[in-house]
Parts: sequence; C-alpha cells; structure tokens
Amino acid sequence: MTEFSQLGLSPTTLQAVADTGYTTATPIQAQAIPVALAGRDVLGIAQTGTGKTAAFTLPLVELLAKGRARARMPRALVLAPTRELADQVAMSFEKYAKGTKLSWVLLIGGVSMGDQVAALNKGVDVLIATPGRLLDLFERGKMLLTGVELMVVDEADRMLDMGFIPDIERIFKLTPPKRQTLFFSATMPPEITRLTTQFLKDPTRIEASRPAMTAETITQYLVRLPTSDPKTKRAALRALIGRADVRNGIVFCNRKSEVDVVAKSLKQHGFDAAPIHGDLDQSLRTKTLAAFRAGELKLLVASDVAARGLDIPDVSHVFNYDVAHHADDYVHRIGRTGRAGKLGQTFMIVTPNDDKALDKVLKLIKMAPEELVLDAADLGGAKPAAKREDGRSPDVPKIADSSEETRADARPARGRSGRNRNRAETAPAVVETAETASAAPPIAAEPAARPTKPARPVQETALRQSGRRGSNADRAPAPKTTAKPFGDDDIPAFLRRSVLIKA
DNA sequence: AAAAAAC
Repeated sequence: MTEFSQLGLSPTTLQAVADTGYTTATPIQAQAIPVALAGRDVLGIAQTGTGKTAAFTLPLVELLAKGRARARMPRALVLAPTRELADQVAMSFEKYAKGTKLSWVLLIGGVSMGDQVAALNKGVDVLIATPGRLLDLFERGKMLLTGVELMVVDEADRMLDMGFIPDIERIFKLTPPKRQTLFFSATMPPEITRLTTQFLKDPTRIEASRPAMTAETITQYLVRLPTSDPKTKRAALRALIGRADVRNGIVFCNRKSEVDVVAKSLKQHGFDAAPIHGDLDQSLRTKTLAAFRAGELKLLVASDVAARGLDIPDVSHVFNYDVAHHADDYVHRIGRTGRAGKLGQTFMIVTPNDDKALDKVLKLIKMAPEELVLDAADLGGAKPAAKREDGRSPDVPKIADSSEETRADARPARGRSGRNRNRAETAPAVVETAETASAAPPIAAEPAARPTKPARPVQETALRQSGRRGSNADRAPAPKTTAKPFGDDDIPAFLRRSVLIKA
C-alpha cells in the first residue's frame, strides 16, 4: 500500500486529500502521480473506477499551483467524452484545488455560453471540457490554447466510439507540442495507439490490468420472459422492483425512447422515477443526477449515458430492462452497484429476441446469473404502494429460483491483476422460496427514512460554469474513514473480487 | 443497434 505522503505532493494538496478521508493511494494513483509530477507524459490504461480521476487531478493541481491564470490563456485542458463525466472531473477539482488559488471552468454543451465565456475572459487555469463545446468556443475566438502546459485526455477509447478522435486530434494540434500529456484509455485499439504515438512524448505506460468482472458483492439475476411485449416487460420490471428491497436503483434501457416510456410508466404506477438520456435538457440531466446522488430520487431510468464512469456510490440495484447490445456495457451497467464494499443486486430482463445479446454478455462475464421465474400473475403488475409492517408490498411477487445454480464460497480478493478464473466450489443448490427470499442478503440496511430535501435549483448549473460553485454540502460526501485506500469509493467492489464461473 | 456530442 502506498501512502499518499510518499508521492511527492505538497502539504497543501495532501491536506486536501486528507480532508476527503483517504490515506492510501490506488495502484494507478501510486504509479501515475510521481511520473506526472516529474513532468513526464503518462499513458494510463485503466478502467473507470480505479481512482483514475484523482490520479490526474492531483498532479494537475500540484503542477499548476505556482503559476497564474491569464485571460483567454488556460494553462491546462481536461477532455472527457460526456458532460456528466466532465462534471465529475470538475467535482474532483473542487475537492483537491481547495487550498489553492487555482480556477477552473466546466465547458460543456447544453448550457448557456455566457458564464463560460465570462470565466474565459477573466482568465482561468483549467478547462474541463467535452470536445464539441471546447471547439465551438475556440472557433468563436473565446480562448487560445497556445498556453496549455498540461493536457489530459480521459476515456479515450470511449471518445473513439463516439467519433471524437478527429476532434481530439485537432485539439492536440492547437496546443503547443511542448505540453505535458496525461492520456487515459481502458483499451488500446489501433486508432488510439496511433494517437498516442503521434502526440505523446516517450510516455510512461501505466496499466491497471483488466479487472475481474463480477463478485459476490454483486448478485446477478436473470429473468426470462416468454414474450418481448413491452407491457409484459414493464410489468416484470415493476414486479422486480417491488420484490427487491430497493433503496435506490438504475433502470437501463437501450433506447432513449424506451427510457422515456419506462420512466413515464413507472411514475404512473406510483414509483419515484425519472429519466436521463442525451436528448433531455442538460439542466434536467444535471438536476436529475444530483437528486439521485442525494437520495432524493429513488429510480433513475437511463440510457447508456449513465453506464460508464458515473460515480454514484451506494446504488443498491441495477435493472437491465433491455439486454445491453454491447456486452461491455452490461459490465459497466452492473458496475454502478456493489461499490465501496456495499452489496448490490442486478436483474436482467431477457426476452426471446435477446438471445444473441445475452450470449455475448454471458460469454464476457463467464458466469451464469441465477434465473428467477416470475408468476404469470406478476406480469399483470405490482405496485409499490401499501407497504405492510414488514416493509414488503402485499403484492410482492414471489420469485422462485428455477435454476440449479451453485454459489461460490466467498473468496479473498486476489487483487486486480488478471482475470480470476477460480472455479466455483460446488455447494448445494439454494432454492429460493418466498421464505428464504426474505432471509436473502440484506441489500438495504437503511430504512426508508431518508430526509427529503428540495431538489437543487437549476440555477446551480450556471454557478458551475464560473468555477464558483455552490455549497458542496448536499453532495453526499465520501464516507470518512482513516485507513482505506484512497479513491476506494471509485472502485466497484466487484473489480477486486473473484469471478463466479458456472460449474 | 444505439448512445453520445455543438449551435
């Protein structure tokens, strides 16, 4: 374990780290921070959730602390593929640049340019941006990139997926060649390799190897339906939500239109749900995500905009209303739960149309999720209303385990190195009846008694642009403990666990 | 196959 104090960070930065409660660095942080502080380029091959954001934010804060911002001449640039991810980087700056005079601005689309332009005119040290808005502002002559000493590219392979590579290339060329570059990607397809050989100078390659994909902290279930009729799927979803002791959950759909329909339907049935996807107004996206993070919204119905990288600690359930067409997305989706050592349950609804997609998912995760069977009656619909004393809805469907699945004994984590191929130990099959179901691992230790706070004002979006954000008090802070790895919240627990493999 | 991202 590497202590933070060993990494060459200044007392001010260390204090900001200490304030978050972390003392030990994750592997990517332990490796990347000294290299970056030495002024060298970094090629970080790491998934989201390895503590990557702090691995580049901290050296950035440290390296920039000395100089001063000039009008329209930012000194550092961080690029992220989605608005929400860019916002997360901004939150990281908010934490770690606290003791410095460093200023930053979030440059993302979907919000007015006014505040962004004002901040640029005034002079800002760090731009945290999605490529589209950055180039838009650049073309309008709102900033020069010739003063950029440091550039960070986050989630490069996702940028590739999204068609951003020409933009990234262009932005690279707008910055001076002598800049220092910190480049992160989960995978290294040829296009990305080409980019790094072209724009990075003798980078130090740092690899947090691809982690194991599932763990005993995440219990995965699969529900087969005889039909792909949307009504039946929605009824099944309601039944599952009603059955599970959902504290908060994300429902993933493959299409934006489906997100809207499912969210609307859930609301009509009395569930506390709201949609999030790329076609929705940015202020709504921001507000919805903030409400979900704050525990004010129970169910987030999402497209894959929310599948990757989003740091929402403490999601108790993930529902795959649709089987992810891209198997990687399934792993990212379920990785939204089971974080920070908490238990999580995931449910995947499978219809006869989903065979191909399901095959790909099962191949990737190398295990067979337990299959649940819903009563025909449940497909008529369950409602969340009228709780009994035991906290369960009277019309909670009984979920019977139809499979002969066996469970692996809990194994000690084998670290993040390589895929664990532990064979599951054969144990007597556990048939889950209505009785044993209630004795299932407690997912939500917390009662429903969460204080409700008013939703955060939309106006905060504007505040963010200027780098003078409102109080952070309502953004559920990371739990403070003394001796846990730094950035632990960012690591889905399942990344550190053994894999269950169907015997 | 779809999502994401600039106006």
